[in-house]
Amino acid sequence: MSDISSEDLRREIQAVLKDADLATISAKRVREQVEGKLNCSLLSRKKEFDKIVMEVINEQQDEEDEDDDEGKDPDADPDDESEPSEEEDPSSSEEEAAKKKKQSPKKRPQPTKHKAPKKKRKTLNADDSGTESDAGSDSDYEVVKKPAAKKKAKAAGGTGSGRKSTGFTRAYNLSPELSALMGESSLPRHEVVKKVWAIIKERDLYDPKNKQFAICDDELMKVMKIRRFRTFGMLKHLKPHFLD
DNA sequence: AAACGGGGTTTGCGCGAGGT
DNA sequence: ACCTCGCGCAAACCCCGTTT
Repeated sequence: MSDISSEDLRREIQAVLKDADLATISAKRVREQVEGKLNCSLLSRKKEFDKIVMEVINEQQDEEDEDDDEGKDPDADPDDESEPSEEEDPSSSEEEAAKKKKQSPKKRPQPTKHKAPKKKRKTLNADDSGTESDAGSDSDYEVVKKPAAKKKAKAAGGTGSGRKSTGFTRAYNLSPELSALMGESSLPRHEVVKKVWAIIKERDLYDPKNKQFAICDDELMKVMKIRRFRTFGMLKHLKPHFLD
């Protein structure tokens, strides 16, 4: 069917999204527009298409966010949404480290370092399989497989008799700011998230332009240190308040 | 219209693979 | 054969978009 390359698709999508209102546009509409332009059906490549759309949107939103925060927030959140992996070690040339790593990966006791790569891997994987699609349906299959497995496990949930509870549910001591907000001095992470969600709802702190974002009131601002944040990623901002 | 899945973030554990 | 490293998956939160 469509002999259009992913790159061409991306280009078209970028063109469409460039003029579109991200708050109202949907992947479906984008697809329809691109289909109109290219005069062919992209239904069979829907997944791939959606993925590219999401990527392009994310790119654009990231740019917007950066502008936004820079503009509004003088002490703008250093890491913000844009770059999770800017943790470069300034002291050691990365090249060298990489080389060493390749040669003798063992003797480098820097456990904290894999955090970023780890995450990156994860996202890359998803992107990977989606964008690549070179291997054909095979890789596609894998992509589907993973979430499915995840869901399956999720559904099976606690039934797993031998399932250990990991660090997810353990209670953390909270920083003074956060404990003031929560009314508790120690809570598990998910409880904190739950309460923050409750606060957002209760005080109606949703960003009217995009409900995936919340705008902090003064109290919340003390904790989040940022005026507007993406609610899905709130843990990133809460992290410093978990003192262990 | 209702239901479902994806999305992002966190830390810790377990397993597999590779090197010595 | 043992040790170390790296990667993937686990639970929890809820909104939004897509599909049926």
